[in-house]
Amino acid sequence: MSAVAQQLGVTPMALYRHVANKADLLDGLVELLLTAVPAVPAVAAGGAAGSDLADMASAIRATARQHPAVFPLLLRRPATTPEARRVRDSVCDALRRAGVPAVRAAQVERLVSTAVLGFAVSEAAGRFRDHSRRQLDDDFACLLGLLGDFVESVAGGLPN
Amino acid sequence: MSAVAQQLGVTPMALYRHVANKADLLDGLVELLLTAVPAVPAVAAGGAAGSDLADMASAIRATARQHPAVFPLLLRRPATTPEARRVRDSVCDALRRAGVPAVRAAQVERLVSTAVLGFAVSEAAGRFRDHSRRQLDDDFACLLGLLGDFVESVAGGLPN
DNA sequence: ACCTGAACACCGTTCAAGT
DNA sequence: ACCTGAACACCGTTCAAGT
Repeated sequence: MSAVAQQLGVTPMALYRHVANKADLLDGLVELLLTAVPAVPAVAAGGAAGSDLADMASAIRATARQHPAVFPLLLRRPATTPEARRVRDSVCDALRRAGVPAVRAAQVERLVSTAVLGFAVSEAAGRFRDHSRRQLDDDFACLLGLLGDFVESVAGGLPN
Repeated sequence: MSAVAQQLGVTPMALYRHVANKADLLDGLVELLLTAVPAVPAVAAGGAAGSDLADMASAIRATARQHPAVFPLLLRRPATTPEARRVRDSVCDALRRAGVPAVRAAQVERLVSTAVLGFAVSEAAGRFRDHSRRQLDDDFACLLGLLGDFVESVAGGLPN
């Protein structure tokens, strides 16, 4: 609170007019963070679901790199806020378009999102600080590959 | 520091005889946490590598559930401490025994560990608080399955 | 060797008071 | 409506002083 207030050229107490408390302010930051994840066309022009998912995953990772201090908070709350639900529903839509049966979409979304978040948070939080950027890019590509294979296997390999 | 001191019936300043500072104390807690991950026989009696990995993953998850406040710290530091290296090397050993080429073992370890950690931390930190225990058990089993398939695919499907 | 008291610089938060 | 001063209860940490 003190740091934010100072950045605004104001006393800490002034903030309590605009946010309820520190947790509320952090919630707002997280909500803002999720804004960076691109909306995905709910009824896309066939077949590009895989690349939609990869785009969202890359956006998540880029956001983590840009805001390493706030990003790890994403692991602490379920998708209850509007932006969080929007992102989750986008992923579910893309999965269904990729051929994942509707009954399994929610679970597959949880597993895929958790894997991507786990990587992004690890990177942001410093667990990979001893590795080169090239190595991490390679790891991330490999992760997207294995998740793609998983989605395909759940989709049964059927074309749409 | 205050809470720990109170638990010990001592003033906070007394702790500075035994730990350098708060970060040092937390490092010690994390080290203790990793103790709960079972050692894996480095030269096991053939073929059981998959179940060794599943055992370690389950132990990690159980530890996360038992110590939700400390566990998320595992995402913040690379495997530089003795226990962290021991766990990482155990996973690498099991992967090689499962047929993963030695050159790829480190990367596969990173991806597999990150996925398991991501799930365990999410659960510990409360991201899945709206889901039933049964649902989470099912999700975790599914995660182990997809990671097993991934390891197999890297191993080339060859028997050892 | 181990612990304590006093002190310091910092937090988040409240509430009455200002404009 | 929005901001501030003063105050409160809390942190982690230091250092000289105790035993």
